[in-house]
Amino acid sequence: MKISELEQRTGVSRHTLRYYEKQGLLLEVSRQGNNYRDYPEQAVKRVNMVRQLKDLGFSLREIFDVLDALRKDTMDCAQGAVLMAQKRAVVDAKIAELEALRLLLTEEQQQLERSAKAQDLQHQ
Amino acid sequence: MKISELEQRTGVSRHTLRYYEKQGLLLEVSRQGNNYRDYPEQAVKRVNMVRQLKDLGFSLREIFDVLDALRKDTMDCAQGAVLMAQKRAVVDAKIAELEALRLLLTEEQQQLERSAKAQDLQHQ
DNA sequence: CTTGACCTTCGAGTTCACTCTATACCTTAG
DNA sequence: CTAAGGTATAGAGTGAACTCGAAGGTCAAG
Repeated sequence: MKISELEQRTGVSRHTLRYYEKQGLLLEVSRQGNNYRDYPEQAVKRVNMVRQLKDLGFSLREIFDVLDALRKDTMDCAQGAVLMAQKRAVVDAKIAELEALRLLLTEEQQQLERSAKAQDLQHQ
Repeated sequence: MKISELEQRTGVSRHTLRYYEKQGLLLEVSRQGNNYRDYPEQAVKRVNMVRQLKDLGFSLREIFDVLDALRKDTMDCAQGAVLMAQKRAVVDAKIAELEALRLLLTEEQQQLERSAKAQDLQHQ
């Protein structure tokens, strides 16, 4: 798959794809005879995973660490498991934080709705 | 409360606090006779909320919009409630995404642990 | 009345994650 | 053969969010 197709299928610009590659996030890229990049099918998934982790607040460096651990799964399993557990802890903490915030936002919202109603009544 | 106390209690540097103020995220700041900032108790909560929202991936501009809506609660409650509901939807989506990711990471981790054990056995 | 620890503003510098531009090579349709 | 359009690299530019430092005002202790 050429870069434009990967761009199309992931919604990530070719500039950004090359940038990710430079940052070590996309290593499984071979070249055709003409030096064009040739991505395997798997690259779509990989790019999507990078995007997902990024949206969750991980830096590209942290994502690199995760992918690096996953890639070396035949070599350094115990270490990989530890890293994975650490990431999971971070994710767990984020979930807890988000749930607290959701509560807070719900409260604020209810308060605003009550105020809105009170105002409506005044106007009548 | 002076800036150093707020810095202490929120873990946000004085530089960043002043920066947030410039961005309109900390409007309830009065001045003492000597021109020192004098924060109300409430500022701690406000700063923490900014941080929390930021960690969840909101830009400072978006956070400004939320706080702006909250501040105008006597004026524009219905709109504020809508905004709040929108933010809550985003938060809900993030929670779902995180939970999916947690599952994925758990699976990866278990696989790695199994591999590690298999390797250990081979070595014996 | 000086010393040290605060505080002020302003503006420059940094890091991250892109985003774009320039220059040049490759490929395919007409 | 040429023109359009895809691809390559290198490097500059951008915007967000800090982060720092200089130059100077304030204050309480000794």
